[in-house]
Amino acid sequence: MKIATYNVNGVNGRLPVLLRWLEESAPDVVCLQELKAPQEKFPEQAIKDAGYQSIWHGQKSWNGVAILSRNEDIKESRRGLPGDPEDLHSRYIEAIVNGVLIGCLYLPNGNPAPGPKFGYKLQWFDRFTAHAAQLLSHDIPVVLCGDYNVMPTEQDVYKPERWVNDALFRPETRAAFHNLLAQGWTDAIRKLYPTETIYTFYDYFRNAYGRDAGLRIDHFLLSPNLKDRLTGGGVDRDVRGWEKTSDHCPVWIEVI
DNA sequence: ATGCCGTGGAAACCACGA
Repeated sequence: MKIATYNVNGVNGRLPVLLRWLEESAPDVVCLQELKAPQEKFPEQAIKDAGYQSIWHGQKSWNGVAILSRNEDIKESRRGLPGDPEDLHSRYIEAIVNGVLIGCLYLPNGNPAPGPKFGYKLQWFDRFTAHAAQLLSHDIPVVLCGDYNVMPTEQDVYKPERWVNDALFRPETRAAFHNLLAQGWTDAIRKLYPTETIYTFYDYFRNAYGRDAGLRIDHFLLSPNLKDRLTGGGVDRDVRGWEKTSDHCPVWIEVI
């Protein structure tokens, strides 16, 4: 089963790119982030015509997450992250597909830091970590994938010294990520490529993509009962070079 | 160190992103 994650940065503005990538890459399951579309404006029919059923959690202007599946039914298990009824951001949706529980997340950016947005990021991270622990207490294999807005180590940043005070790389943020991993999760892409430089995001400006000045912030976390089923994965880096493309690359894994 | 680009929504600018 090929599972992909892709922060599309506007699902309607990006529809031609998304459909071309679905056709070329043919993932079985896709997690999308940053739909930037209200619930009623999700392009369900165009995605259905491309062979994918979908569930989504939209929001006007910002955020928004979706799960797509090519062959297997999607059994939605949750929409919205538990732990704060006042949090109205659409940043989490979860479903069981082909016996695997898939959590699709868009973790808050958190800049500027320090500040209320950074506080929200850390709170969201705490709630997510608590929910992740809950998921591990069941027997079902789990994939938690999406835009974590975290570079886990210096290896994941083109110039780490420039990012030390950024919300995506501050010590609190990295500590939160490593605290989550310590529950037993496996960072699938890093497990596959322990020493390579891998980026999943490139700024639109300063020719970041051309200079390979990127960040690795889109991740797959695998539960212990799934990690030995991991057979491959990678970044569809060339998609970042297409016309009218997102600033993120699609990332994917293959599990038996 | 920086929002230089890009999207969406409302209003010909602003919020937001990483």
